Amino acid sequence: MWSVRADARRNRDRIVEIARALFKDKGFTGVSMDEVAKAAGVGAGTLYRHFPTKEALYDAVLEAWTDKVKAAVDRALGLDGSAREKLVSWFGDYVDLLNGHKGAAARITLALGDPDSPFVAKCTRYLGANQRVIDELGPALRPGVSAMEISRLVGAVAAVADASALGPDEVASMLGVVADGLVAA
Amino acid sequence: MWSVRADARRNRDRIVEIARALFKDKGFTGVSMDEVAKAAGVGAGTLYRHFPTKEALYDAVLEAWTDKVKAAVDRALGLDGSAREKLVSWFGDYVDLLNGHKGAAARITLALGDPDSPFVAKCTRYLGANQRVIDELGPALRPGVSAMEISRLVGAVAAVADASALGPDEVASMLGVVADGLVAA
DNA sequence: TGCCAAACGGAGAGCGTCTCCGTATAGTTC
DNA sequence: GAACTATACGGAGACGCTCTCCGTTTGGCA
Repeated sequence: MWSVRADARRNRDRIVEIARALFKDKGFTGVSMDEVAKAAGVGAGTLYRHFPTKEALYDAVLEAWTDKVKAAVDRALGLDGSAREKLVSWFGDYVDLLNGHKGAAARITLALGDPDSPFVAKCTRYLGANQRVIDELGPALRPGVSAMEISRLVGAVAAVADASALGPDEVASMLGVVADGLVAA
Repeated sequence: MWSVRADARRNRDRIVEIARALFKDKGFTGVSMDEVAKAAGVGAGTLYRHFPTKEALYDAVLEAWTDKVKAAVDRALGLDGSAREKLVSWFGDYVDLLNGHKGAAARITLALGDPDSPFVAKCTRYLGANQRVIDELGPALRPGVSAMEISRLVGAVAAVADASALGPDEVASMLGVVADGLVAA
């Protein structure tokens, strides 16, 4: 036997699909693994066979997210406008992408320096996106700024916005402060 | 007797003292209530009689903190220097004040908009401190900025710095970005 | 000294993540 | 199509957490 058994593949797919809906609805901490298992019609053992931890499951749920991050940074960098406008657009998109996934922003941001986190792939993608921003906007940005620093700053804003359920205006204003700070000489 | 029974008072004091040491050492999530109870030599019921939730206990542990916040903002505003320098000094002190209390920054920052949080007193004090900054530095700051916004931005940086165990240089750099953004026209 | 409200201790309820292991089955082999 | 085996399944339950309930003890006053 060579590939994965058919029932296993079917179960895995269904678990991810169901879990995505539940997490989106209630947030990471608002959903229990038992709940996911029951909703997906599998036993706890099966769930944990596919995803060794709850965070690993969440990582799978956020799979599509990485592509969207790439698209957002592409779009922002392609805009006609100042460096500040590009930053604000990209940051805003990033926060929006995590909107509706309660708890995701904090988890990804806190995983930024941790090579053992289940979210490494997401972190790498996110850091890479900000590195591209630095590469393209370089001279317009504060000298010496790093992708890690930008990622942490914007991630921190996203996490607070998420946890405190801030409105778009409040988020935009905070991102404006960060963007201004990043383009300041 | 009029007020609290002597044994109750004694127990309360000992619990807070022991809990402070434990939380400082292992962080909020790293200490269980059972552990606090055992270390303080009381039963779980006694512990919960004095502090109805774990967060209420944490609030009591961070009691002295509020005075230090006030002192820090006083000191920073009294400095000779630019608005930016005053901001950086105050923000740095704020982050330092939460240093060593793993988990405190995130909890206080996320409680900023929540009137039911056990940390309301701390939030009020912190917001008040940033309001004083706005009152004194007013014209030098970005127009329309609010104490809530500053509190959230700096709190977000503090939370990430705490959770990712960032070094002083990394924190200073991030706070510099925020300060620049806040003084930008 | 006796009384009783106040405070105490700790068993255990309830909920969470995650593990273990006996059972069922997909897919191969003859 | 029947037998066989590696793979996957289900769910009881271990373990740890916050917090509650209630029978027992005790501080402080009459």
